[in-house]
Amino acid sequence: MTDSEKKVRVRFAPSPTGYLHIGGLRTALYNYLFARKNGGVFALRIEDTDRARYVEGAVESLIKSLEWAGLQWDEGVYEKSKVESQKLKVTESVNYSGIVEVGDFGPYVQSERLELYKKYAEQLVADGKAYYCFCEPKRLEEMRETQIAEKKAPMYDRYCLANLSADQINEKLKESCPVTIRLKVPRDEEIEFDDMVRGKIKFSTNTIDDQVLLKSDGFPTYHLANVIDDHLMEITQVIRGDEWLPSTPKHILLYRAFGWEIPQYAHLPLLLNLDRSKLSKRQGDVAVEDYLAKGYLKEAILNFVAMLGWNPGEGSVQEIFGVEELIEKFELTKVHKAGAVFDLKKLDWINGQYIKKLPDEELIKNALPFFEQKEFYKTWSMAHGAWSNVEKEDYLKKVLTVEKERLAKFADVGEENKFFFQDISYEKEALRWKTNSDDETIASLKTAQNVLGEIAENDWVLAKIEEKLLAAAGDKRGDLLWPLRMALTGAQKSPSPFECAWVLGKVEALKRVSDAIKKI
RNA sequence: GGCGCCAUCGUCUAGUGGUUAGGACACCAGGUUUUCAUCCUGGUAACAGGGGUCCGAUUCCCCUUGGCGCUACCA
Repeated sequence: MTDSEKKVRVRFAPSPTGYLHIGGLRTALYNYLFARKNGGVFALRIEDTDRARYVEGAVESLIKSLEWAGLQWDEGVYEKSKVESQKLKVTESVNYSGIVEVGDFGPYVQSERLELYKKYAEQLVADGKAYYCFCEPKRLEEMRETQIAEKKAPMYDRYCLANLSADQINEKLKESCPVTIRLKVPRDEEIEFDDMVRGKIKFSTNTIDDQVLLKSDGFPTYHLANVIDDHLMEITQVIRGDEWLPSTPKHILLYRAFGWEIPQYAHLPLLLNLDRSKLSKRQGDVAVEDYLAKGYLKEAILNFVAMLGWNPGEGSVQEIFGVEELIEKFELTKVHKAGAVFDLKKLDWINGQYIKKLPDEELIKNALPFFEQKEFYKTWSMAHGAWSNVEKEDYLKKVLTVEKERLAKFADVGEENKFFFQDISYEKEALRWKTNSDDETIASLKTAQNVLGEIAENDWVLAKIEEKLLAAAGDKRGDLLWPLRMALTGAQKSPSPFECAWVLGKVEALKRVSDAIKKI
């Protein structure tokens, strides 16, 4: 079978050490886009070979974030409740309750494949491609320190390969001494491969350490498990972060040792902090769930993150891409080589673009949970206990229609327009437009009062309010509209007085105007 | 230290052996507007440095510098 005939199969293989990192999301996205574009399969595998770093609930959290982003995978691990209706081959995960594995290449959880790794590692030993190592961590540690002190590259000295006879090894194995299996890296060879984003890359095997493949606790290291699984799961392209580039020759050596076909590699540039260091928690939020919690739309996040390291090129000046369009245009060869700074300002802009395009129903659906977290909203909601939920939502919809133009993310909802939800207070002087006198200000407010009063309750629509007020103002708009806006909002900045009056409703608007008149 | 990767405005990027080096975000100014925001118009701003190759390099090669990654019985 030639490469072009081979079915594309890619995977995202996170380690359950916490939440889904925003960089991980981009890696997953690129895998997803590549799979979809090429009619291939996208799998989700869990690489939980480090028990020390495992975080309770991380698998579930990872799945949830990926699901939120809408990156649907075709096989691998799922939340049990999400797949019950499907007729695929479904197996319960033995190590994670509530998690289910779907597909013909399982298990998709590495901790459930321990026997497999052991078998392959021992095969390598039998073939003379790897060897047992009984060195204790302490000795390894000391050796490393000495080497570093001598300014030499830290590398295992092959003590166990050079000094142990077959009998000694069997003896130790029989005694169940702690043992690891190390790859016997050949010397004086050049490992060269062609990365899909970086081109030709060369390493000398002399700088590669005899990597531990199987740890003394019986778990495989990343290198072993990753290679075995990618081969067994028939992965055709390994699309992963740049941090893996230096260990790629180890993986290639492993494929060779097993006599397996080597997949294609694509190493993705890193996501960076503002100071160009690797994107880290210290300098901001890195968890996908943090962005969800702040009210960013998944479409905006995906759009933003996709453009961090990729661009369709050919003179494209387009900034906004939907997922379907990304699938259509995505090319691994157009992925950048240099790292990209994660710039929140641009994310805010993109998110704002998506918010503006949102239909009213979607707008309220997204905004409601954020309103419900706000103290000002809770208080308002309590004070309007007589209102039905539908009435409250209708009110919020109005607030949103006047607010969405200036909203960067849903967490900001209502923050700039609290006067829609609470009593207002302001200085009398604030009502004055430029050099107007008190009498003029009162006259303006009374005019507004009359105009608004004449509009019937069932005629209280934005267009009508604006039309009537503008007609009354003539060419002296500021004189009428400034005091009115202030009376309605008590704020230095706000939407237009028409919009504010409309949202507030006739009764409340008139009350605020009359309060203002009393104030003077 | 060793190994490797990378290098266009502040940021994300387009681009070519000959261009006024283009766009977007941000920033600044002006306009629209009752305020703020939106919106519109305009502006500031980049090929890291040094050598080659070439009639000509931002583009190709080398070096330097800088940044980053890896260098674990972590992934």
